[in-house]
Amino acid sequence: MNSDHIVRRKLSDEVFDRLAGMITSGEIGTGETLPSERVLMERFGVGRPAIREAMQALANLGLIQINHGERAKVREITARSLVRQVDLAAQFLLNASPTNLDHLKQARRFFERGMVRSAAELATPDDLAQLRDALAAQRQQIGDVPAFIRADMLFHRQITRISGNPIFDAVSEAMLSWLQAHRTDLLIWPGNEEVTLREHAEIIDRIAAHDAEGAEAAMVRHLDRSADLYGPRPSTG
Amino acid sequence: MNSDHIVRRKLSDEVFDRLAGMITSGEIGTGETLPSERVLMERFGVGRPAIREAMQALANLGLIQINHGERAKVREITARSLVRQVDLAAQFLLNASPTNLDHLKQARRFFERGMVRSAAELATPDDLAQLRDALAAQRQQIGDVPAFIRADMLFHRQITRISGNPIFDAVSEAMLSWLQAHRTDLLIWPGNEEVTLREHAEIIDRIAAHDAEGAEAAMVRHLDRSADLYGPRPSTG
DNA sequence: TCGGTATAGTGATCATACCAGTTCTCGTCA
DNA sequence: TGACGAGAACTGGTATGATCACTATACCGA
Repeated sequence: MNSDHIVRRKLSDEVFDRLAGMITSGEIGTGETLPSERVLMERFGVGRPAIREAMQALANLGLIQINHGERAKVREITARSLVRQVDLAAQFLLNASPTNLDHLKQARRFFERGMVRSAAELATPDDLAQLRDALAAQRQQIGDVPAFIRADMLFHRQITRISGNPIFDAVSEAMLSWLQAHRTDLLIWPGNEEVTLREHAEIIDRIAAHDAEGAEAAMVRHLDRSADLYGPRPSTG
Repeated sequence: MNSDHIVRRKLSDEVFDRLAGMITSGEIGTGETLPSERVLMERFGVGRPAIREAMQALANLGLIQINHGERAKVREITARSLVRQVDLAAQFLLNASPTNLDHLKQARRFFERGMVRSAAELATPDDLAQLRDALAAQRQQIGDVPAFIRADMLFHRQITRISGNPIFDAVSEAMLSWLQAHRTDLLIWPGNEEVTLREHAEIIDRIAAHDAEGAEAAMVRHLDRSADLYGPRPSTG
């Protein structure tokens, strides 16, 4: 245990900072390529492992994309790419304990309740048309369970998109995909599709009426149905 | 020339999966140590770079902690560690465009509105006592701006904690720290402290009265003060 | 001009050596 | 006997050089 707090940073961390600086400063813009590893190790006066570790870290952050045989390219950072970065860790977290899954389900309920309120306040005729399109598209998928579930997720994301905030969109996408990976909270199984579609239609109606309270209540009923039905656990596997 | 779309995964990815499997399967529990790199390279029949890359990736995910001279230790995954993982990328995202910052501010507003509603519904006498303690602690910090801001963030996190969901706590902590890093949306400056404290007290009162509507309204007034005061930019929204 | 191939460039992987920390061992000394 | 400290042994960090696998490009032939 060191008595002083001086942390000796790894050499690759310094390289990381310099590379990150080149990106954020705009010296290397989105879509452009970084110098090759061999050039960088000479320019920075370090060995190749330091360069590679730093670049792997940047790639893990989603800042750059590395492909075999090509030079690394700078990628655009978005709320989506940022959320996607934690996808794997989130899976580990959810697998670690069922409590975590409960917390996520609660967070999703909280999120959807607020989002549908916001949607009821903000929805334009165009937004409503897109919601109805999403509902129609979902109806088309009856009989194909995976496709129906995908359409279901898209419907909920469509509500989120009305906010116009890409952060909400990214969060919605992530939470739904994580829940789907655990085959829970999706309240869909063969024979049940009509119930889901009816509830979705009801939600659209309340949004169209700009009835925030009613929309939230309809969403809560829709989401809470899973709690009622997943107790006896229907044999959907 | 690949005729199919099979992407040749990197060797370190295979190692990553095997190591991750050893962790998630419980073969190596939290706090325990992984085998050394040299042992692993022999066991897996790969070179040291493959092992190191995989372990660096695990460390970036927050699954393990690597210290010079010691063996890597398995860390507990929490919502907090998961959010912290994107801290750096979030900074890049917020620096990239002021629009992203606006989106984050909106997200924070959405979050706090719902959280304070939830708090008004759930708060126990003990929760209220902690909130009042947090307020008193903040009052003690008048005159020390950084400490006052830290206390301010703790007050808001305390409201979030009433939900009992660690995900919310982690999200609250992250959003506040990101906003603070951009010195915005904190509505605090010397001479202004009393206004903040008064608004916080009002929020506590509404929570104590289990008045969700009133608490939300008080929170909105509190948060919107920043929009009025930060910059001459006319807030048409 | 077009198309395919040879070539150079790039990342991926390995082997080896050595440096820089930590942990453990064991002998020394009070 | 027991506390302590020097040093061995172990572990991660870094450097170097070589080689493999993949990509892009320049060149050459039809």
